[in-house]
Amino acid sequence: MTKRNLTAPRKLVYDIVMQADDHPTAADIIDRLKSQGQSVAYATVYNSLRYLTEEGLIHELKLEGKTSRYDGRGEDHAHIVCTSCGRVDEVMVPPPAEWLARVVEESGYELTEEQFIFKGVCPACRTSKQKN
Amino acid sequence: MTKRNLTAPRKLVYDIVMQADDHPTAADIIDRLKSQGQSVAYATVYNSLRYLTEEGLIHELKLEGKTSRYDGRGEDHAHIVCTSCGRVDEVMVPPPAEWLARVVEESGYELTEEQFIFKGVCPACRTSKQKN
DNA sequence: TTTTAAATTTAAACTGAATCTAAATTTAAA
DNA sequence: TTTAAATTTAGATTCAGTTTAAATTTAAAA
Repeated sequence: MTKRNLTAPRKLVYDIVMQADDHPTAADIIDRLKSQGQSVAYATVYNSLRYLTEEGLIHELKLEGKTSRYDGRGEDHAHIVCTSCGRVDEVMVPPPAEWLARVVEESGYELTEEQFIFKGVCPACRTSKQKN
Repeated sequence: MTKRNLTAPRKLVYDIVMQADDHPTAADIIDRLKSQGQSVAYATVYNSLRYLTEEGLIHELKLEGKTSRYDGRGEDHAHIVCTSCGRVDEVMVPPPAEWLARVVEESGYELTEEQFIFKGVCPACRTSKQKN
C-alpha cells in the first residue's frame, strides 16, 4: 500500500552506479552485479534505473547509439564524447545562467532538465593522428 | 569506383526531410515516401539518412527514446522537448561563444558538434495544467 | 501477531529501431 | 563496351528495452 523506496535490488544498482568512475550501461551494471555474485533480473535493473533516475539520485545519459548510460555524479553537467575512441568525459564548465534565462524567455517553457552533449576528438586521439 | 553522392533515393529522403516542418523519424520518412507513391527499401532510408548526416546536409537528433529524428534546418541549434506532450521546438538562442571556448580549453578536445537538448513543459501544457 | 492488499521482483516473451547479409542493380571510368 | 566499385534491395538478425503474468515481499491494519 505504501510506496517503497530504496529496496534491496535498487540499492545494489545504485551502489554500482555510484562506485563507477565511468558511465555504465544497464548491461555493464548487470555484469558488475554478477561479478559480485549478486543476481538481479534484467527487468529489475531497468526498473531500478528508471526509479533512481526519477528520484534524481542518478542521471540517465543518451550519448551515442541506442544504449542509455548512467552517471552517479550529483550535479547535472555536460558531457563530451570522443568520436574517434568513444571515450566520455565530464564537462565541468557550467552553461552561463544568462543563456538559460534567455532560452526560458524565448521558448516560454518551464525548464526541468538540460542535456548537453559535445562531440569532438580527445587530446589523445588528436596527437595520435598527427596530421589534419 | 567513384563515390556517388546524391543518388536518386538519397535525394528522395533529403527532400522529405527538407520539406518537413517537424522532426521526422526514419519510419515517418518511409510513410511519407509511400504516400507519394515512392518505394524505397527500409535499409536504404537508413543508409541515406546516415549519408546525409555525415555530409552535414541534415542533422540527426536523439531526443526521447531510442528513435532518431532528423532536422533539415541549416545551422546547428538546440532543441526543447515538452515532457508532457512530446512537442519539440527549436531553440534559436545560440550558446555563448565564450562558454564553448572555455569548454574547448578545459577539455582539450577539438569540437566537431554540439547537441543541446532542453526538457521542460511547453506553454500550452503549463496553462492546461493550471495548478503547480 | 496475523492478515491483507499494494508494491516490487522475476523470468520469459515480446517489441521495434537499426544493422547486417548476400544478391541484384547501377554507375563511372577504362 | 566492359569492368569493377558503389549502391540498393529484401529479408534475416540483433539487441536494448518493455511488457506480462506469476511469485514474492512489505507496510500497516486488524
